[in-house]
Amino acid sequence: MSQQPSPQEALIDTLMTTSFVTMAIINRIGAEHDLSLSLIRVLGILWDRRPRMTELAEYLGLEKQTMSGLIARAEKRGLVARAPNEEDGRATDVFLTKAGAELVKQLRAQGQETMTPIIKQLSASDQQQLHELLQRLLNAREP
Amino acid sequence: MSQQPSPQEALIDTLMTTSFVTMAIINRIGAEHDLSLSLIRVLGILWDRRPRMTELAEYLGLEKQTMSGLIARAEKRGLVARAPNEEDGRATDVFLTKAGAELVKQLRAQGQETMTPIIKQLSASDQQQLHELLQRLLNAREP
DNA sequence: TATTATTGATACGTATTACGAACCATGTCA
DNA sequence: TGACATGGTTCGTAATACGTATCAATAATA
Repeated sequence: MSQQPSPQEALIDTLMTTSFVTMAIINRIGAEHDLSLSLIRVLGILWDRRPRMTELAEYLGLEKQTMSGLIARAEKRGLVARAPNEEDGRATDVFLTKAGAELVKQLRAQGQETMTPIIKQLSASDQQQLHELLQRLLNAREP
Repeated sequence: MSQQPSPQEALIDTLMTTSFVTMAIINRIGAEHDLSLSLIRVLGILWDRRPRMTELAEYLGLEKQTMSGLIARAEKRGLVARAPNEEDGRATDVFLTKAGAELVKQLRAQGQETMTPIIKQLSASDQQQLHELLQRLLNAREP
């Protein structure tokens, strides 16, 4: 876009392009199961957590009303369930049902299947290198 | 998720997590300008291209009716414009208006601004390395 | 050439996603 | 106890996305 992007600018452009491509893949897999990106994120989070509604909304950067609808529809489909929180009578815990957990496993397997041929283009040591660099980026993000 | 994910699986997980984080950033910046992720992608594509409606839809993996609505709303906001294609009387070309191009510039600047502190966590040579690895991934994608 | 088929785009109806505003129930604190 | 804060849901509205249907222009074929 600029006539002479700096190496830093070029890296950020590439990161964004990579993300758009990756999200397109995730989106396509989700669409096969009638899942939006938001719902996929929700299911992913619920894999090893049992948050309350507001925590979930904050984590995804959504309003709690949005989460209400999202969870209500997912519950109707039998993917998640709600239960009153033990400690706080106002709060509602959300968690995966067995069917939901099965679906998450399947989604992950499909994602792996789709992405594997792409990352196979890199040697094992390059993969290792890339993994480490990305991991460092992710860790840097939060203080 | 698995007890012992292979290095390949770990890399794919990390790539997906990175993408979700990046998309969250892009989404937030877009929201400040009332832009959906889809519309951001459209504007990005139009930066250096003048496709017809169907090309645009195929590129984004959307149906053409979806593109009609998306472009109609963007046109009403003065970001893009439509013109009949010279060669094919049925086709409609889409392109950025000046205001649209300005917006794309601004979005890119904001993205750079937000991402810079994150990638600054890596040394210049690590950034260079990461850029090259991601670029190779992207190039591998299409035959 | 006339007819049929295909292509490019739009219009309509519907479901999902997302938000703001308003609303209850439960907790907290002065 | 009363005032306020917190956690969730409901309601209304806009954008996004799709399937179906439709219309105009082009291409293909008899």
